[in-house]
Order: sequence, then C-alpha cells, then structure tokens
Amino acid sequence: MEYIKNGGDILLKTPDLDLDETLDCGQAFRWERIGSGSDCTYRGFMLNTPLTVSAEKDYFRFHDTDEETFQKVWIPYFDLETDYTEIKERLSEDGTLAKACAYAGGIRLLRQDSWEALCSFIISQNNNIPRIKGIIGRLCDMYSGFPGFEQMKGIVPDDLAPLRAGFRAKYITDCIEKLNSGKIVIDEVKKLPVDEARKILMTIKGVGPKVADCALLYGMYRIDCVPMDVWMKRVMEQFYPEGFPEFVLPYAGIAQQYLFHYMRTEISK
DNA sequence: TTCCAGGCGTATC
DNA sequence: GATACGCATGGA
Repeated sequence: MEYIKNGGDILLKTPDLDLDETLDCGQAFRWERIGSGSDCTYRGFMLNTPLTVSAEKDYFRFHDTDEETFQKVWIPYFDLETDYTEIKERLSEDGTLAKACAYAGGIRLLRQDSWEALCSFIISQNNNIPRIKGIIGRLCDMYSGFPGFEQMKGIVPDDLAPLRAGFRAKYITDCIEKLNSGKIVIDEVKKLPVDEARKILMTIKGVGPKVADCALLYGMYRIDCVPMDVWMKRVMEQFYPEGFPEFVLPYAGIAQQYLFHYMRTEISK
C-alpha cells in the first residue's frame, strides 16, 4: 500500500481491492455508484465522513481528501494494512475457497463504525439489500446524516414510521435504549471474548446469532465470526457439511465474504 | 397473486 | 433443543 498527494486528492496503489466487489456486496449500505460503466466511482460515508472514490488505471483516487483523514479514517476503513494476498493464498488451500477468491478477489472487509453496523444489520433481517439501503437512507435523511444513538435517545417506534422499517422499528428503539441507559457499552463489548460479546448483543430485541455476528464482524472486526444467513447456510450445506477446515477458522469471517459473494452471484444463477 | 428477502420472537412439544 | 409460524414492506 502506497499513496501520493495529487492536488486535493490522494492516489492510492494497492492490490486486492475492487470497489464494486467491496462496496456493493452487502456489507455496507451507504455507498452509491455515481459513475456508470467504466467510470467506477462511488460516493459514501464512514459514519459521517464523506468520500468520493474512483478506480482509475493504476491507482484509486480519493477525491478531496487530506492526508490526516486518509490515514485516520480511510486506511483503517478499507483495511489497507492487512495483507489480503497472503490471506487468499492461505484460504486457497481449500478448493472451493480457491474458486471463490479467484471469482471476486477484490473484496475487502470494511472496518465500519460499531453502532452503524449494529443498527444496519438489525434493519437487515428478513429484508433485501435494496430495501435495507432505502430504510437506512431515510434514517439519514431524517437526521441529516447517520445519527448517533445518543441523538436518538428517547424515541419510540412510531417516531420511526417514516423509515417504513416495519416490525424492525421496535428493535431499533430497544437497541437505542440499551445503549443510552448503559445496559450495553459498545467499547466494553469490543474487549470481550466473542462468545460473551455475542451473548450480550443478543439481549437486544431483534438481535439473534446472525445479526450479532454481523455487528461483531463488520463493526468490531472479529474476523473469526461467520454470519449464518440464508446464503451461507447454502454454502455450508453444499461445500462444508462437516464445517470449515481447521486452518480457515482464524479468518473464517473473511472466507465468508468471498463465499457469500460467490454463492449469491455465481453459483445460484 | 404469491413468493422471497444477509432473521428473530414466541408458542409448543 | 428443535420445529412451526407470524411479522412490515416492497420488488420480482
């Protein structure tokens, strides 16, 4: 990973990054492709830090970005200090994973804000990706950006009616209550062993094993967590009836990224 | 019209 | 602990 300043932009050279694969694979819901065809440009946010980013010939262009923001926000967000080449090499000892890594090797795990990830994946349950994006977009419209849970203190499900989140509205308000009352402190949850962290997250209404694992994987970078949604259940049933091989387990969450995308877009069609 | 979507709560056994 | 069913909403 190396970068240079170019006017107000930053140009980044890095392997193992594809913006379409990474920003539009169902791990984050606030990136919009504003370029069409070969103009691969996305507009989105890390919490409320905005970014326009383009894939150009030999580098990625981070538009209107100062070096401090790039280092503090975007390097961690895009997980640029992790060597995905090495991870993919290791995972590719397994035949199915070798195919999945080759199919979409530009997927990276985005290190998202913990609260945004938790809230987003509560909304995701029994829902499809376009509609998840719609609900989160309306939430951001309501608050002029992605609101902090402190900002939403005291709201009741009816207050969220404009989101058209359906039965999930009461889950969001329960989550907000538990965070604001201090029943759950995200920074404490982050430090716990995964099993304990999962248990605590699951005390929130509407947070079961899958949503908890998404919050852990995408919001707290617990890369051994594998959210078991309908697609991953199909993957496991078809390719890993005995579970993942031992050597995959430390990176199972990243393996899941490749396999989820592979199953959802290639095998099932 | 019916089915399904990055599931979960509840009832029942 | 396992299984069945309802749930808001909207696109296919």
